[in-house]
Amino acid sequence: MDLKADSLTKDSQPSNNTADMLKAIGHPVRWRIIRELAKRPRGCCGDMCDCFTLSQSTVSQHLSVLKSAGLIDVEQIGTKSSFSIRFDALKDLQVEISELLETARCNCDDG
Amino acid sequence: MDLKADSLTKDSQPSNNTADMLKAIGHPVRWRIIRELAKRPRGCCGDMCDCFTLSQSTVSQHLSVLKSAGLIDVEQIGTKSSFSIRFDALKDLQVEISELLETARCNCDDG
DNA sequence: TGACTTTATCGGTATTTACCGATAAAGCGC
DNA sequence: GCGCTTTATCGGTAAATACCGATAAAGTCA
Repeated sequence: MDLKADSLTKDSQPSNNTADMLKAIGHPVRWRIIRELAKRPRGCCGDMCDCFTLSQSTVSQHLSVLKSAGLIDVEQIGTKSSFSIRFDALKDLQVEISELLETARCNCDDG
Repeated sequence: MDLKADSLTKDSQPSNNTADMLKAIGHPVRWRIIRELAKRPRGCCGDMCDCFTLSQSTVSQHLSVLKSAGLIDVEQIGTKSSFSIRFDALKDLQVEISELLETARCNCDDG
């Protein structure tokens, strides 16, 4: 990321993983994966592969990114990896955005 | 992005800019900038520079990314560029996340 | 006009990301 | 055990990103 180590030190708030989560779903493929997963209780890597023309390894890596960001859970079932949405994370994200919007409303020019 | 041109063609929905917006705020510096801008009616590049130890050019470029994603507006005032939050965009983002969460709730194992 | 302020853009570099094919690992069913 | 399915990981490459300093552009103000 080539981000200077102290470039955020002026931030009074402790670092959180909101930006990480946003970054994770801020890719068209991963955003799509999340929406596909939201449509069903769970889905395996193969299911997600069916949604794209990408290689299996690429899809697997995208799932891994979502996992690392804490947005999905994995459960091993036989040879399959069963992925599912993590509500807490999604909820946190929703709250963050809502709070941001509310803050902006309070401080905008007209009110 | 090195994304195969047709990798999303199976997506029934037309492309939207949600992923672009998420990607834009999915960087710690830009996420911080957005939150800083939300705190005030408007802010110029110099104001944002004060929040970081990054160079002016770098901050300017981050602002440019946010602008391109449609998350902020710019108004020229003298030599200064006055940036402000775009509510519509933020609201769209909030709705998208909320809908995602709702979809997930409806389709989860215990729902 | 000339010095100053403010911001955008350019050129360059280092790092990260996104993708692929190949292969390894691990469970399933015969 | 053996072949099959499924997924993760490795090695490699191309592209995008993040940063910087230098400089240009454009308004302000004396």
